[in-house]
Amino acid sequence: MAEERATIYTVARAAGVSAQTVSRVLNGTGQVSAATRANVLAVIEAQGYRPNAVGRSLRASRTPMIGVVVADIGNPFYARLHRALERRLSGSGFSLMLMNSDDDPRAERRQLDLLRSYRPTGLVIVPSAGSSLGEADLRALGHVVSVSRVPEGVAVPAVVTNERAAVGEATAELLAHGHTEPAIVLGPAGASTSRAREQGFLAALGPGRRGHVRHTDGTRAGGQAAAADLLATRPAVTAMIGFNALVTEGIVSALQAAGRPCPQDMSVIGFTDAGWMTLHRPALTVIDQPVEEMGALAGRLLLDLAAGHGVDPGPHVVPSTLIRRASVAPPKEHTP
Amino acid sequence: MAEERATIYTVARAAGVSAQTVSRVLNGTGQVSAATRANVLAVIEAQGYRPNAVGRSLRASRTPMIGVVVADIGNPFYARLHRALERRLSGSGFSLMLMNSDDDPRAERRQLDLLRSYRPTGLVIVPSAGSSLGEADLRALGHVVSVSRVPEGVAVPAVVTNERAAVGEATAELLAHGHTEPAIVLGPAGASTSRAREQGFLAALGPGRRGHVRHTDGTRAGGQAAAADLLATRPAVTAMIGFNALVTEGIVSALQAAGRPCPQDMSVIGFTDAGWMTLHRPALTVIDQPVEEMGALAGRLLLDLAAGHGVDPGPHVVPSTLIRRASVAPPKEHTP
DNA sequence: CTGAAAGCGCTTACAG
DNA sequence: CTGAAAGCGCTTACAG
Repeated sequence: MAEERATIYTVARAAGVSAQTVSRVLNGTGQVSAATRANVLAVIEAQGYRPNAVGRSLRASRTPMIGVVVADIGNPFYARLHRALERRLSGSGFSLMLMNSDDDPRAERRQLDLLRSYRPTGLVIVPSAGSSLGEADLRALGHVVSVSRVPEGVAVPAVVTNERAAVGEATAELLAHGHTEPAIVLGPAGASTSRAREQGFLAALGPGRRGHVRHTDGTRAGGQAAAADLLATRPAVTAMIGFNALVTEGIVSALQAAGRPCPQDMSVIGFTDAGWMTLHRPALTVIDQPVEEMGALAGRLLLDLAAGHGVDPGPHVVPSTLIRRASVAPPKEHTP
Repeated sequence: MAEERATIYTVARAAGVSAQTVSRVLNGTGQVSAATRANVLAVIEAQGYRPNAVGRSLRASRTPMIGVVVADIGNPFYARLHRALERRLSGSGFSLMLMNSDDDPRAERRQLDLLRSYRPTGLVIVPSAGSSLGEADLRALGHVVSVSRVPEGVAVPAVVTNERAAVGEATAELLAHGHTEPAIVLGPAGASTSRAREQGFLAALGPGRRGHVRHTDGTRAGGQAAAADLLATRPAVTAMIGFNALVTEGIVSALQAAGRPCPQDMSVIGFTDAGWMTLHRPALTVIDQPVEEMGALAGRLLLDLAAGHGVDPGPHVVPSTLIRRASVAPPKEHTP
């Protein structure tokens, strides 16, 4: 039982072999006789030796670590994404480093600088709204895959959902129920998701109809403020689509505060399902986003890239589907 | 514009100084003349040099990284905790590595092994139910602080809430409304939080009264199953306390599925507030846990330890408070 | 199947 | 105020 800390050299010495042979046993590379291997493993066990990832990373000029930079860790979407990535990457030897950009390009840059100092193998990023990241910034971080949002002017493999079509379907659902002036409460104007959903909304409305578009910071407070403003200033609005679960919480909250029952006074459709949406009365109709599939696909793409395989830049589209529940009804004063 | 990758040596050469001087400028250690410093900084800028954290960590035998091991990243409690830690630690130069034990001691050990290979500065841990971690396991990870749950038989600084008193207050609230046989739907039996809350529950009931205790895995599905079982087999139960926001979701869901309105047929008190709890009708009475304060305190303790200061092992108690909303009412068939 | 040497990018004594 | 040398713990060629 050596007093000094176990390293590859203390193991090598005790096993009567070279450090290189210990390294081979550790990594399963090259050829080692069964007897030597068993002996080395016994010494490793006896010394309680654990390889030092830092030494390995320094030599390899790469750390088996994947950065995950998201816009708002308070949004359950990102907890689900992180969990899906972790599942997909577990067993591959990669660690995940989760970072929060708070949807601020400067915070994003700071986080990526820190991440970069670890020489990570790759990065899964949800670019912040108004992100100023260029090719060079991202290349310095190894393999990069974007999820949900697509970075502007930078070609990286992307995993997204069918934003336009999904919002189009939701908008059509509202029109079919007789709503003539629906509203959509989006996230930040600088996010590709906000742009795509706005386009899907306007395209489904068609040239003749009026629709209302609001941008928010994507939080509950933002959604609540936008909905309250619409309630106060746009009496013709009888239906709202929320950008994410948080914004939808804000919309529902604003309706309650204003004493405007859903769906009688206001139909609501959320984007990204959440546990409370089935508990709420009425249960919320929602565009169900396949977050787990998106995360798993992003993880697989990253693993492929790390293995040196080519990867289809996509964007890879994992479709969302509309789940009809009870928060959409014809408008009260519907005059066809 | 050098083709080779910028290192401390390429900077030193271009600036006409030694690597050691560049290191001093980088770290603000020792004395460097203003002129030399300016020159070095200019070269750093010109070469786009970024220090390699791996080289630094190897030399220092420590990585400025704090591991965060939680039981279930799907539980919003942990997203809030991570965010609070990140806030507290931002600017200190420490990175956070978030890991999920899924409340499984073997997964927990695997995650800690991986973390240990990075030679982290510290660890914030919510021990898994039935965790088998000993002093030696934790000491190998640097400075350790536990949050929410307390590890068994291991002395580390701990940050907790007033489990017993908070559940006692909630139980008293139910008794005051005339409930004679309340139930508590807990998390895993092996978690210190489950034990403490059970004690608080039973103590508040007193020796004369009957109460029901159920354990779950702490998920929505677990809460739903336990609540459904209580509904089916314990008709005398007229009030339930949920272990966390997820379990409380499950309870509410089971009540809806069984057609048993809250609070008429069943009073409900949650533990840890969540956005949907004010949206739900009736709005849920809840034991509001100060997650952000707990995370901030844990972060501060870790920073103190890392700075070499002594730290009171505690447990440091950040009290929860009961928020009375509308989900507690007298039982329907209350016969005093 | 196995080993001696070099080097990944830093910082820590030590010397001036 | 500044620098030459050594070493943190590994793995990569290279040689046998």
